[in-house]
Amino acid sequence: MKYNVSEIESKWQKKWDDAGVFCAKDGDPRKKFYALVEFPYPSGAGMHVGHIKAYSGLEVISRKRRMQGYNVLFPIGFDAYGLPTENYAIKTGIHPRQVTDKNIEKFSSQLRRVGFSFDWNRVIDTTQEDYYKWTQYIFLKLFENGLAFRDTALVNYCPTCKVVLSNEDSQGGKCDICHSDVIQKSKDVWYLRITEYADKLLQGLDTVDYLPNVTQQQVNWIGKSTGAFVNFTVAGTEETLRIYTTRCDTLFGVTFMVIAPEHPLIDQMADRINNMDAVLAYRAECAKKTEFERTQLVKDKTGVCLDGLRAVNPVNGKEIPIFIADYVMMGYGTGAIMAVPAHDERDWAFAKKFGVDIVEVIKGGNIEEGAYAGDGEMVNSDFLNGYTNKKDSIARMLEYLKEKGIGEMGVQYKMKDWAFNRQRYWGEPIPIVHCPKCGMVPVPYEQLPLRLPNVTEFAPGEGGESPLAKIEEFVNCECPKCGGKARRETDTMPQWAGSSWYFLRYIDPNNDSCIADPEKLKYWLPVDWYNGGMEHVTRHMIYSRFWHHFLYDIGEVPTAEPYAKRTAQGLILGPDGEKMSKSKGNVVDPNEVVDVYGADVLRTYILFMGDYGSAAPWSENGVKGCKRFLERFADAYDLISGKPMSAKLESAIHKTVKKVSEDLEEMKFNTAIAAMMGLLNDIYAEGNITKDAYNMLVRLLCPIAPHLCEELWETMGGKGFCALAPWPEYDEAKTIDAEIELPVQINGKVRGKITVAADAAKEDILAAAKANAGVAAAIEGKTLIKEILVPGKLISLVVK
RNA sequence: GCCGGUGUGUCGGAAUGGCAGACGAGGUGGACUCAAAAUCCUCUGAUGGCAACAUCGUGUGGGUUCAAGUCCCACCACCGGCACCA
Repeated sequence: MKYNVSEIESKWQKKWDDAGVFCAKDGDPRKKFYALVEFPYPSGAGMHVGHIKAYSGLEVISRKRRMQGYNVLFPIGFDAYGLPTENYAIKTGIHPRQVTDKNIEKFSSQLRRVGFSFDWNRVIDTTQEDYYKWTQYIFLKLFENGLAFRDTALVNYCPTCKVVLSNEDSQGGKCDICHSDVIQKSKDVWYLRITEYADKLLQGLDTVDYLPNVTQQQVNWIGKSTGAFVNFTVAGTEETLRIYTTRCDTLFGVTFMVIAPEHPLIDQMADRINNMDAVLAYRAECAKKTEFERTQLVKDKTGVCLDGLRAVNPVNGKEIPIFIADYVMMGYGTGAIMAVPAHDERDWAFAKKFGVDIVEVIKGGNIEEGAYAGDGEMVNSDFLNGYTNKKDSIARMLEYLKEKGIGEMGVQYKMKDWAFNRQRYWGEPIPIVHCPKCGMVPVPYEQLPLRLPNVTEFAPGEGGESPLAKIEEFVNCECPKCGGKARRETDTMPQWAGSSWYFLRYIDPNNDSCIADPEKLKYWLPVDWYNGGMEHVTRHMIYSRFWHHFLYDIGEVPTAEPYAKRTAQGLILGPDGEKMSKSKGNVVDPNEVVDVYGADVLRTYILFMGDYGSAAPWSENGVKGCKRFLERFADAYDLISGKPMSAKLESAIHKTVKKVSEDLEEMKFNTAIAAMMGLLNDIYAEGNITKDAYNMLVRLLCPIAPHLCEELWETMGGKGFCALAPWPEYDEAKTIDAEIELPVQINGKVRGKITVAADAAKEDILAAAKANAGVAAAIEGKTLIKEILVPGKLISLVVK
């Protein structure tokens, strides 16, 4: 049967839409299934084949679930605040609102053309007032609970985009948006205290089913380390110098201390430091370096000794020198370390360069040649001497520190608090008022949303202030608390704010009185399966888990974790095997593929091109192969006859239903499609298929090529939509062949093949094997040592 | 440096310890055609052989096993994450 591909595709898209086939029903008694894909940023460039791949995985699973009788929520929306739209506005003068609306319209029509089974009644747009009202609401809750605060600190700043960036947004020392080098700048900024949730985010990972590398990346990013805080004193003063260490058992090997160039001790003790000029010069030198440079210059250690200051080692009372050096960071631990050159590479290199003593406290290495970081017997360590196990010696030292009141166990995280404001226009206004009398005052809840005012100038100010700062009517306001004159916060939230809770809004997108109805949240949460890109694992995924844990703690949501399961798709590379980019000219436009081949072919190819989780290059010929497959599949309709099929083909059909059903669950779409292709070859070889069997196959292929399957379903007289027809069931008994072919190995090499009944007795099989001509020749005149029969697999004979 | 992953034809890629290379692409030869495209059929890991067949073959070197792409040990290469993190 021949079909005009594009004709049937728009026809079925309209019918699905009209009938509301993909609308989720709140509170339905059927089992629920919430499938979530990362909603797109509606860029001007339009859809990318990567979007199609990202959505196709759960698209297939969602369609399968509907056929299995689930009440499926598979929503889509737009994460529309962000810099690209704003930069476009600065360049063209067109308002971001207009640009956003246009892009959303474009994306929507492109997504519909692919036939995704999204519930279009629940579309959200993070830039709409009725959405960002609740983003602001959550911010106020965070503020109320002390998790949103302002602080002056060194921040990552992108001089090109003129914005402060979070740690997550400046990975590798590069701005996430424009890729220029990020510099460190002291600025008064908003933070969200995500570090408060570090442990919950870590522990929560044990309760969810994430891809192992997703979990691993989050664990790395959170970077928990367990150690001890130890208080050293500055000789001749009451001043303590607190350090963090993971090896407090090496305290007797401490021969000097190092503090970060920014450490406050320097200013506190300025009058005691004799070489303050050199110290300040060094500090200025360090300030010039970007954090990236500072963390890259690993080889050569630099630093300055604080002349006039000495520290006292609390375990042995020895006086030791204090240095400042940029290999110690103010942002980790306490900004100060105890240096154990014998057992730490960096300390060793520093000690060698500055001629400081090296004292061995763990036997096993040669401390003249390098630091020894391995295990060994403790020496020169008073009460720790003789310990050989790191765990025991640390435990003993912790006990001692506690007893003497000079230190205690402590935990550190690499993750830092989330720098949460942007000096930009196109974002959610931060609902805070600065009152000269009352300080920072939250905008009352009933005044939300705090609307983003209309402006005509989108560029940030030269001083790095938001364009909102120029809007007098916006800035000048009354203090909600005292009624006096006050000024509004003019910074906006970062692009990650709206996406940190969007999956909650899908559940109840039009609710005007709360984030979402608690009953509905209870019904739909958690998200059963979330698929997205690996690039979001240490940003969006961490942020949204943090918000969700917080919302759980204040009773707004019924689960601690938002996502029960997380998978990730691999990239689609250009035909040249390189990452797609405009500059390389290797970008494939999904619209053109739909124009030429149709949506079903595009979907099938994207799922067939390789392992779903791995990167794979685009191949136009591969697309054609999938086109052939779908055409041949449709043509096979003409092979339907009243004649029964061979037992072999019938068995192959049941095996395929089984394999496809299983493979789809594991996102092994490529092998599922391959199995159907193989079966189709078998059907053509036989030249015959029954109507019932073909009907089963139409349903089996439906999640992948839904338009074609609806058309075939209709042609066959199927009731309703194929998309809601029952998922095909296989008969386990029919997946078992009556006769099987077994290879016979002699000393590990295949020498013959025999065909036996599947239920044949062991003796009969072995007899048949030995009777095989090839086998008989190979064992002629030799002694049989061993016979192995692996049922259903092979026969292995060992001869001498 | 630490942690994780991967390594298989010409290419994308398949293989609960059990016939390596499923499926697709590409190539080969043929059919149809004036011709091309499309479609259909044949062959397609390497080497030797007219052939049946034999030998070799999953990054390298060892090992376990009747049997190893798969398990173990050592190494090499590439990819990803973290990183002067104390």
